[in-house]
Amino acid sequence: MGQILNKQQNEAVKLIGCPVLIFAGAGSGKTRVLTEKIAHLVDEVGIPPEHILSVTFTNKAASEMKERILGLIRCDVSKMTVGTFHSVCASLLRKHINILGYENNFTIYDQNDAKQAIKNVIKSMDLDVKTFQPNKYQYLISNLKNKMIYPKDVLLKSDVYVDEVLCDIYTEYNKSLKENNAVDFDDLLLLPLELFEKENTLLQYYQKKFQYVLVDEYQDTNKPQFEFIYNLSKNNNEITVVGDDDQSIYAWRGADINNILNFSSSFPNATTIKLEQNYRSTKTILDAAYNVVSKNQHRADKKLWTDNEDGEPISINEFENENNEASGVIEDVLKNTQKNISLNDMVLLYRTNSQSRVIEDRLRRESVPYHIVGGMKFYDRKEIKDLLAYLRYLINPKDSISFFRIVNFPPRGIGKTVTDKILKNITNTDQDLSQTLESLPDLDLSAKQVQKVEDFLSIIDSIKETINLTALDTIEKLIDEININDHYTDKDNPEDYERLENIQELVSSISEFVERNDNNSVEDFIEEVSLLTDIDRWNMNEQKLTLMTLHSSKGLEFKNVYILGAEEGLLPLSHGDDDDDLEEERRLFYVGVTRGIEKVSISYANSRRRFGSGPMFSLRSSFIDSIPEELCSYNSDSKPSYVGRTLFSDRKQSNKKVLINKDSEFAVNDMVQHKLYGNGKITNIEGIGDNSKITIQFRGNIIKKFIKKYANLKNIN
DNA sequence: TTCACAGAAGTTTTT
DNA sequence: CTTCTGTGAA
Repeated sequence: MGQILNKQQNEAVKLIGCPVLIFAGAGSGKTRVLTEKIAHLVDEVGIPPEHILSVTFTNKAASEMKERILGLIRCDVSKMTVGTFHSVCASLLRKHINILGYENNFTIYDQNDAKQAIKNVIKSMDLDVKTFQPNKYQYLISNLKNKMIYPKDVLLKSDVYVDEVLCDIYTEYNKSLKENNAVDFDDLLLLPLELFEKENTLLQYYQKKFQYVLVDEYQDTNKPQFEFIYNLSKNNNEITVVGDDDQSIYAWRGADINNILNFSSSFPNATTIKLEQNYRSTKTILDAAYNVVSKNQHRADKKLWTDNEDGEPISINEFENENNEASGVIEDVLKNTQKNISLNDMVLLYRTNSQSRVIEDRLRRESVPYHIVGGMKFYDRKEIKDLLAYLRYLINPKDSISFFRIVNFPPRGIGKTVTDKILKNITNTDQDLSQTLESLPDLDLSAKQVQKVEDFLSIIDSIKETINLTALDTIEKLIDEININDHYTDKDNPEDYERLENIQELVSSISEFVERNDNNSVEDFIEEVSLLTDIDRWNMNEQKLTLMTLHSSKGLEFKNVYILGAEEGLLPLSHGDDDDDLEEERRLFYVGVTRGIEKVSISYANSRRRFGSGPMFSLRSSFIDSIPEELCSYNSDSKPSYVGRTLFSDRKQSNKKVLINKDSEFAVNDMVQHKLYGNGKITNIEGIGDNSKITIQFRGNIIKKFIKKYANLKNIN
C-alpha cells in the first residue's frame, strides 16, 4: 500500500480545474486515489476541509476514508462532509426541510415503515389489500421516485406501467408521509432537489460550500443522485467521480449506467482517466473474471492487467445438493485455517439471502464462528423495532406508523376499534396524529377507551423528559416505564430469553454510541440507526467467517473467496416471466470473482431445495462455462465435458408460459437454454420466423436441430 | 380485547 | 419451511 502512485493514479490525483471521470477497474486502487486526492486538495491546493464533499457507498467507507486522510495530512477531517448520498442528504434536510413544509424533526421511514404506510393508504381508499398488494405498490412507487417521475407525471409517461390506481396510491402515500412528518429513503434524495429548486439562494450557498465534490461508485448512482451532484458542481466544475461500468449492479433500484457512460456530455471539458492496473488479484482470477464479463455487449472496452503472480487455479466444485455444498465448502474453509489462513480472510458469497440458512446450520454444527452481513438484521427484530418505535415517536409525535406499533404494546387494552378510529381520522380529515390525539373526545370513544389512550400518552410524556439528556438515559427510562422486562419474563420460554438479550444488546450499543459521540441524544442515535448500511454493522477484524450476498461484497477484498450456488436460475438469477437482466447478473458474478486476492472457489449443486417443496434439479451456471478450462481445477464431478444428467427445471418449467419473447431474436453463436438439454450454442439457423430450424450444440458435443416455435428456447446471451 | 390456531403466501439484490 | 394475516373463542 505504501507504494508510490502509478502514472494514471498520479494524474487522477493531481488533475483539478475540470471535471474528472476515473474509470477504475476492480482492485485498481481507487479508494487510495480518492483519499490522496482529498489530501492533495487540502494540503497543496489549499481548499479548506469544510469545502469538500465526498460521497461514499457506505458509512463505513466514509469513516475509513477520513481515517486514511488523517494518516496522510494533518487537518480537521471532522469538518469535511463525507458520507453516503442518503446521510448527506438527510443532514441537509435536517437543516432546511421546514422550507418545504415539513418539520426538522422528521422521521426517516425504512422499507417496512413505508410498506405499512402504503398499506394504510390502500385501506383508507377502501381498496382490498389482497388485490392491491402493498409490497407491489411500494416497489412501483419507489421505482418511480428513483426515476424522478412524480405523481402528476405518472399518467403522462408512456414507458412506465400506467395505472390510475397506482397514481392515486402514490399521491395519497406522499400526502400521508408529509402528514406523518416523515420521508422515505427515496425522498431523502428527492427533497434536496426540491429545496434547491424552491430556494435558489440555498443552492448557491451549497455550491459555494462544496467547492470540490468527489463521488465513489459512480456507476451505481441514480437520477436524483446525479441531479444532486450536478446541481452542486455545474458552475465550478470541480468534481471527480470514480466508477466502473463492469461493476454496475444496482440497475434494479434505479441506478443509471448512463450517468457514467455519458459523464463527458453532462460535464463539458471532462477528462477521463482509466486505471487498469490491478493490485489485488492473481492473473488467474483476473483472467477468469474478464472472460465472463467480456460477454456483455454493453460495456466500455477495457482490460485489467496485473504484475501479480498467476496464482492458484479457480476451483470449480460440483455437489449433489445444497447441504453437501455447504459442508464441502466449510470443509475447505477449515482446511485453510490449518494453513494459517484466518477466518476473516475468507468470505462466502451467494446470490440470495435465503441461501445462508443451510450454511449457517452447518457452521453451527461445526462450531465455526461466523457473521452474516444483511439478511435478518438486528434492527429488524420485533423487540428492537418496538423500542425504536417508541424512540421515534418521542421525537416525532406525528409519526403514526410508530404510534400504531406501540400504542398497544405491551398490551394495555387499546384495541382495533380505537386504533381504527384514530387511523380513520388521520386519513380522512386534515388532522394529523398529534392533533387527533389532542381532541380524542371527538372520536366517539367510550370514556374508558379515552382514558387508556391518555394513560399511554402520559407514559410517553414522562419518557420525553429525558429527551435532552443522552440516548442512554432515554432508553433506560423507556425500559423502566413500559416494564418491557416483565413482559418478556412472564413465561420462561427460550424465545423470550433471546428477546431480553437483544434488548440488552440494544442498550449496550446505545451506551457505546453515547460514549463515541459528542452529539449523543436520542435524536442523534435514531438518525444514525436509520441510515446504517448492512456493511456498517460488520466488524471485519473479528476472527469470524463472513457470509454475505454478492451485492454486499462490492468494494471489499478477501484472500479466499467462495461463490456458492452458481446455478442457472440462481446465479444468474431468473425471476420468471419478464426479461431478466443477464448482463447485470454477469457483472454481479464479476464483482464476486474480483473480490479474491489469492484464490476463488465456485460451487454449484445438482439439486437444490427451494423453500418448502421438494428438491429441484439444477444446472451449472453458464458463467462457469465462460471461464476457460485451463484456468480451473475441478473436483471429481465437475469436469466440463461431463454431460449433466440434470434436467433444467425451475419455476419456468412448471408455469406453461411461452419462453420465447416476441422481441428476442436468435442468432448464430447465441447461447440458448433448452429445458431438457440445458445450455447450448446456436451453430446454424435455417429459414426465418417461427418455422425456422435452429441447430444447437449442447454440452458434451450433443447436436440437435429444433423448429423454433416448438423448441421453447430461451436466449441467454 | 386478547390469545391461539390455521391457512396462505412468499425469497432477488439495498439505501 | 417460515413468516405474516385473519378468524374465532374466551
